[in-house]
Amino acid sequence: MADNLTEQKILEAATNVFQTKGMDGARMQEIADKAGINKAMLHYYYRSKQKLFEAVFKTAIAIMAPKLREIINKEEPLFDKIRNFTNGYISLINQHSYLPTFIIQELNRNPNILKDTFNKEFGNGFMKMRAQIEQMVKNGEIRPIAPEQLIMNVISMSIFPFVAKPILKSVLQKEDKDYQQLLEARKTHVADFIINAIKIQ
Amino acid sequence: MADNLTEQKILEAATNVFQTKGMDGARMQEIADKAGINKAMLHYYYRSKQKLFEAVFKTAIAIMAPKLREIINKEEPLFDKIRNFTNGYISLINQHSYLPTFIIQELNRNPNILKDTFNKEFGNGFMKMRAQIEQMVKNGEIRPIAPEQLIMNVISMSIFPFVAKPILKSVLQKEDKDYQQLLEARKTHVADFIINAIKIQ
DNA sequence: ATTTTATTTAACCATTTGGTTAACAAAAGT
DNA sequence: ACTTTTGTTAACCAAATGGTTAAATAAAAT
Repeated sequence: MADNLTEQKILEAATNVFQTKGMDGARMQEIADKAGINKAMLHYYYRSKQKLFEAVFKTAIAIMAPKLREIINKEEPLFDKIRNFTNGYISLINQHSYLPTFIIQELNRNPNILKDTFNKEFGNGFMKMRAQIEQMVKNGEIRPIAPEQLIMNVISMSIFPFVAKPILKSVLQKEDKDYQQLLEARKTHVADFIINAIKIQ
Repeated sequence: MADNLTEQKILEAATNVFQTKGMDGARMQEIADKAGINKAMLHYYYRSKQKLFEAVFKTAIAIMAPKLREIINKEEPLFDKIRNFTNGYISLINQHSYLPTFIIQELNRNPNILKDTFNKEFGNGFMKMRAQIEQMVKNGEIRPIAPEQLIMNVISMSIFPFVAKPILKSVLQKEDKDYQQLLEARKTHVADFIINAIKIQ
């Protein structure tokens, strides 16, 4: 029964267009063209641009959030956690390179979309991870550091190079291929860097 | 002679609207309303939305670029350079909190706008800074590190927390005021963190 | 086979949007 | 005083855009 092939093609095309152009820059006609169908079909399956956008956005979150939750929640030594995060997340983003910019852009456009979702998704895991870091500081296992700052550092160094690719490529004078190699190397570099920063010698 | 008060009001309003909504989300009518003038004046002074946008974008770059150039070019010890960058840049962005997201968003929309400008602006300074880092590694003054990765780390940790504010606020469960304090603390935290990561004990 | 339901299309519609115009007002030259 | 230039406005326009509709076609159900 045609197994919703059209609906699927629409979502693919919409993902492509929304992620590269954002909600405001996206055009329903372009999505229809890319899906190879009539514009009316978009509304038949998704009712409105807003609804279609939400479907795309939810999918985007569904790709990015689980890995973050998994790593943040897993019971394991902090250094392993850091290595798993940088390696896992940089790999993930490499496969979906438009996602971080898209999510950040849309979240800045409307900061409320996910407030509650995020709080519930990560609130708990974050608390545990904060306790873990505080405990290690107290035990003298790592240098004194505010858990929030450490977490910010991990996330920033993992994600920013994707978001600011055009700027960093210019500042560092790299072509696409070289920049790609730098990103690849970051899977381990970032973790090493962080661990060097916090470990007691 | 009326000293272009209107033109000035237009640019202010345009800056406000473009920086919060981006090129695609901005509306000429909203800019006119915010400037308290007739929409036709926008075209009288700036000819088109594109031209007005370019004026705003150039101003944005003019705010962000000089400090980066100054720091990157100044002849001083690496650790001072790092401290000056994180402190100076985080302060600067705090006064223009919409700028990084705006610039990144628009640069991703059209990566070519600044390619050459950036190359010429920073190419030279980057080369020198790279040499400086390589020399220190060779002399055993800091741990081995690829200069590109170090520079990426500095920039990422300084700027990303502004760009991803909505996400990080949720992940870290902070309200605006607390988040603002975290950012403030980063002026010194980021530099300390980096220096700990690379200095030989 | 026939009725009903789901899918698809082309044409259409109302609104929004960037941009223009013609007329008017205020300064500036002369 | 008057002519020209500059600044400003309201009304207007064409194109683009999200969304609708009515009719046609295909698939399922009876």
